[in-house]
Amino acid sequence: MDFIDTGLQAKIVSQNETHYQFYQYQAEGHYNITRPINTRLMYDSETFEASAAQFLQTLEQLRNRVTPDEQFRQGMIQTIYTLQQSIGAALDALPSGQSNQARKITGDLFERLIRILIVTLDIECVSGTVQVPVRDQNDEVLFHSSYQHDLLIGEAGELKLIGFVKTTSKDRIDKVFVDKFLYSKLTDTALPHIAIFLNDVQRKKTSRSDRYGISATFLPGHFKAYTIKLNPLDGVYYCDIRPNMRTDALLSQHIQTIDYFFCRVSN
DNA sequence: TGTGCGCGACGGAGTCTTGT
DNA sequence: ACAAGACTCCGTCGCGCACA
Repeated sequence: MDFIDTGLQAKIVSQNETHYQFYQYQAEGHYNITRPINTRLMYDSETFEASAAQFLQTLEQLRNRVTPDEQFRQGMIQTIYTLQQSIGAALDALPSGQSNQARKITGDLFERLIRILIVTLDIECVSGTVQVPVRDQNDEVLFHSSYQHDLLIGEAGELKLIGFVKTTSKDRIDKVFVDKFLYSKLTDTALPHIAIFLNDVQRKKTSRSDRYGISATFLPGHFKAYTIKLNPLDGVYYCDIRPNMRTDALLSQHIQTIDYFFCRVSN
């Protein structure tokens, strides 16, 4: 937060959705330009300290199975967003040759952040592989298909929920639906499958090469098709939710902000 | 226990489609 | 004709599985 105040070359305003900004680093950050940052969600150095205290209070309430009020829930969205984008934006400073390494780390850390928050609420939560038995017509187990999942939530040792934790859905949303479909097909049981995403925007170049805008990476057509024709997911949660996820009749039924997730697992 | 290999993480950049 | 939107592909790395 302090570095943003003092250490940047520039803050570039997005040409289309102007509440998004890109930070540009100085020489030590190779003059790199960061991922888009939503200024409506990102705290600054002045507001973060108070917000962080409030965030801890919110976690305490959730741990005691109390549903926080609206202001605290909004603060929760913004704190998680700020924490994760700080990581992402910092890693954007690495030289271009290390960008794929940075992407890997960004994703791993987001998974870990979400799991730490869940564990804080005294809920059993790990990542790992699930062995799903594949049976023939006579119910004989042929073999096990192993699935690695970001989020496995349990209660008294029993698996209760499978979660996908990604910074963006991009072209990977299909897999969540297919995994749920296959799981219920293979096991004849219905286990809730949910997904948690940070955002679904990326930087894009505009017609003028020195200017940047943002573009959405969420695929509404795929989401709706899978929801209707395969199986709906049991919850999809965003920090930085897209406008069409609120306005579209079908999307808004299935997609919510991330505070809804934490209120739900706390109950 | 050691080794090798396949897979999937993300986000920039590309192509294709739709809209004005 | 041009812009915006929708969707797809790619690169590099480390983890984890399979097998010896």
